[in-house]
Amino acid sequence: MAARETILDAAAAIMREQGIARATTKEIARAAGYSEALLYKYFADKQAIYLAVLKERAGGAAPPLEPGVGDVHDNLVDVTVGLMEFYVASFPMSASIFSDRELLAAWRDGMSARGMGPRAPLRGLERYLEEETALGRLASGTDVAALAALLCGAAFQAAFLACYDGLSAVPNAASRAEALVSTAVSLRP
Amino acid sequence: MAARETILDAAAAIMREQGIARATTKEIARAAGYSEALLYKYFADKQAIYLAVLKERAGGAAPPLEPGVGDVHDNLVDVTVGLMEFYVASFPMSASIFSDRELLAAWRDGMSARGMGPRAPLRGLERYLEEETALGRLASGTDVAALAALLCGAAFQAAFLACYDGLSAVPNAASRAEALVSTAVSLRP
DNA sequence: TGTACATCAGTGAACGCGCGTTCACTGATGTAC
DNA sequence: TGTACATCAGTGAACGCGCGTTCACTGATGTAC
Repeated sequence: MAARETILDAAAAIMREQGIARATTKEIARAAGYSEALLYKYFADKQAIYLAVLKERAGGAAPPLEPGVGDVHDNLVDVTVGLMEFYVASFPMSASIFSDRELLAAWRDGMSARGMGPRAPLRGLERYLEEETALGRLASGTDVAALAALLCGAAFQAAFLACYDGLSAVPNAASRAEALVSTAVSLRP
Repeated sequence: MAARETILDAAAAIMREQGIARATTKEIARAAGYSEALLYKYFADKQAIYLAVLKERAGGAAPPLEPGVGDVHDNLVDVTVGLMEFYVASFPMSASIFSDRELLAAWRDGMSARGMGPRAPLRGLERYLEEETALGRLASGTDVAALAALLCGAAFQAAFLACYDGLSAVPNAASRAEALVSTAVSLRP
């Protein structure tokens, strides 16, 4: 079973570093150190490799948040930094799916069948904000959906711009997250 | 010269609707109603077609903003809706560039040489916010860079999610923009 | 212990196909005298 | 006006190549008796 994992690692690395267009069966096999033929012992076809990479190598999850613990402002800064890291790690691969609408559809169907998808981090942040509001640690009139969309969206776009520039991290992530949270959040007066 | 434009229209449509992976010379020529050979009278190679499509068919610009005119809140809602539309129109193509790192690099170099790039809408919004602050129509302590990043980022992510779902517009764009602006912006007290 | 067979990870070499690209060509339109 | 040539948009057919995929095979390891 080591071979299967090695193949996925190799494919993920190529997709991340060179883009899905260069992730050919030949390149994947070469990088994994196996023959092309072996790919077909573990995967039905090339698209199955892509889908497995996306499912099993899609850069971790956003950091979990515990409502009621610590300082709300600091928690939000931490989670915003975490979201930037998460999105920088997953953006190059996510973008790849858009190069082929059929692949995108296959991926979307597979994900929605198991109740997952690109809204998960947004939803997590939303839930945290709701609970902090219920605890009275955020202004009671707060539109949590909008606030989550603002913070998550800003992190997402910052990650996109970093990837566009060929970087592997958002520059000055901590201080930018700090500015975003300070600007977006009215704490309980 | 009509042929060149027809070719670019056809290529843009395929890239938008099927993804760059399906935008082969054969498909582009077929959709344009010309022979493949003609593509090479107007473009050096396939990548030149892609780059021309991105330069010349990349879905308009974000709507311009006039500082000092109208209501600040309403202006921001309008521009946020405009950003959602802009990003929905340009995202499928932008994402395509990420499928090949070499194409991304060529595109980035070409764009930065002429001072353009994906930060243009963000910068435009930033400039507007600066001027409104100078006019005293926004709270004077406002961190305009952060505020622009929040609104633009939320519009960007909303557009991404719509594209992921296969939609060609952000659902309930107006009311969502309204909620985002209300949550993010403290008007001058 | 030896022997005969089964299983299984892994491969070399070939396959047909569709890709991007090129080339010699056509036929319509303009132009000089 | 006719004729000879130039220009130019556009094409059919072929090219070599690299792709995804398959197939018959190997050789090491396990297993039954």
